[in-house]
Amino acid sequence: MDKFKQFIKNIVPISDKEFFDSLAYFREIHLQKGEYFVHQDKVCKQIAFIAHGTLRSFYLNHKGEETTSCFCSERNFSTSFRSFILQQVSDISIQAIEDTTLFVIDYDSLQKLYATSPTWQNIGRKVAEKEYIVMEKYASVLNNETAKEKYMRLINEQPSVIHKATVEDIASYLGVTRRTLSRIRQEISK
Amino acid sequence: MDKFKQFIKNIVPISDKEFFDSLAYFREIHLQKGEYFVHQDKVCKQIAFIAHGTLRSFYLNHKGEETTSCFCSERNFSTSFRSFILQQVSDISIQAIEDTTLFVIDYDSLQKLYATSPTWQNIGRKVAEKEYIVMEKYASVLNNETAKEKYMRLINEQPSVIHKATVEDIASYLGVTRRTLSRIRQEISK
DNA sequence: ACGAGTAAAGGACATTTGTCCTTATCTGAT
DNA sequence: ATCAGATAAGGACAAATGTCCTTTACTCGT
Repeated sequence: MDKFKQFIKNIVPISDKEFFDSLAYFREIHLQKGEYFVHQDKVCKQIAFIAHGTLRSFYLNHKGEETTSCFCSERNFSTSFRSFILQQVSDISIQAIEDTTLFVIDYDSLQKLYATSPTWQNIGRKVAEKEYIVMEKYASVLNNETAKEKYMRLINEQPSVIHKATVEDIASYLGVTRRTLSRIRQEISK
Repeated sequence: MDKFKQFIKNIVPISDKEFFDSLAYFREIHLQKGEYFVHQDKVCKQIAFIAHGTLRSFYLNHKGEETTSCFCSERNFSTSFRSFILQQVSDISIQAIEDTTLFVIDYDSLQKLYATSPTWQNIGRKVAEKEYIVMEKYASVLNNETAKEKYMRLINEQPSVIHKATVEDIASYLGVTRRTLSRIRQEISK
């Protein structure tokens, strides 16, 4: 909970009182490894702050293979943003790849916060802007870097994911097959 | 200007009076084919609504080649979002690929609008959310579709770009070389 | 402790894409 | 109308990646 407060305070100035009042709209939930936070083809009604643990976002591509789009670690918001914002069915699933603690808020509650609190309207915009920047960076990496460079980046930026996720998931995250990831690892180990 | 008003009204309810008052913060500018709206390595101080024309966003990758990240047509906002939001130097350039008309607002003016107008705070959040969704879709396409599928998508979603942009730009947008785009076009023409 | 089921590594060949070219076509200034 | 420079198409070979497979290493329940 302190992590959450600190995270919000880093975005906007907010008094302890206002923060704790807002906290009534959130609730803490725990996911075990393998449990789902969001299901593909259902409307995602919640957004979560990750206090502890790691989530994996993925979808089934047209060949029916799981494609990992994101590994999301603590001190980040996670949701199926498109589904949550538009309140349409989600094209992704989100699953815990280790035991995870979240603070979640419902769509309706968040709209109430937006309507009554300029502070939360401001937080909402800044979180959307930040998520945009993260996604833009991701797209630029996808477009520009080889699978090997992407793998090195993952090692640097999210080293714990290398051990928490399966080879299959990491390969799909990098946009290559397991075979190619195997070759990359072979090269690096030299 | 009517296009701009209509676009804003589709985002939030706003009175004609409030819209025209806000319009004082914007100014209309015209770019000729080839002119730049944003320069790489400079701080981007403006965001633009495209009333007419097409912009191309691109950056130099580590090999010094131009990589097109986006073709942006009328009825959209365009800026180097990361640079604009963070007021840091831009990693992209934005150039008109045909004669183009923009409504632009400075960073400082927009912050004033945010500070004084809940309506604009709301517009800002919703535009950021929308841009996020566009970027997420782009990333999912990059990760999932072959160059041929991406080319077919471009033909469907932005047909005019096929004729306005060069083969070089389209190839870098698809993440392949000119040679591969040439092969794709050959296949399609059968 | 053991075996069945699961996950990772890597061999062999096919396919795709890139690199480096040459040839053909378009465009704009004189 | 003509020519120079720019732009696009496509041939030939090299390099990278995918597909399919076998072998090896883990992991969990009994």
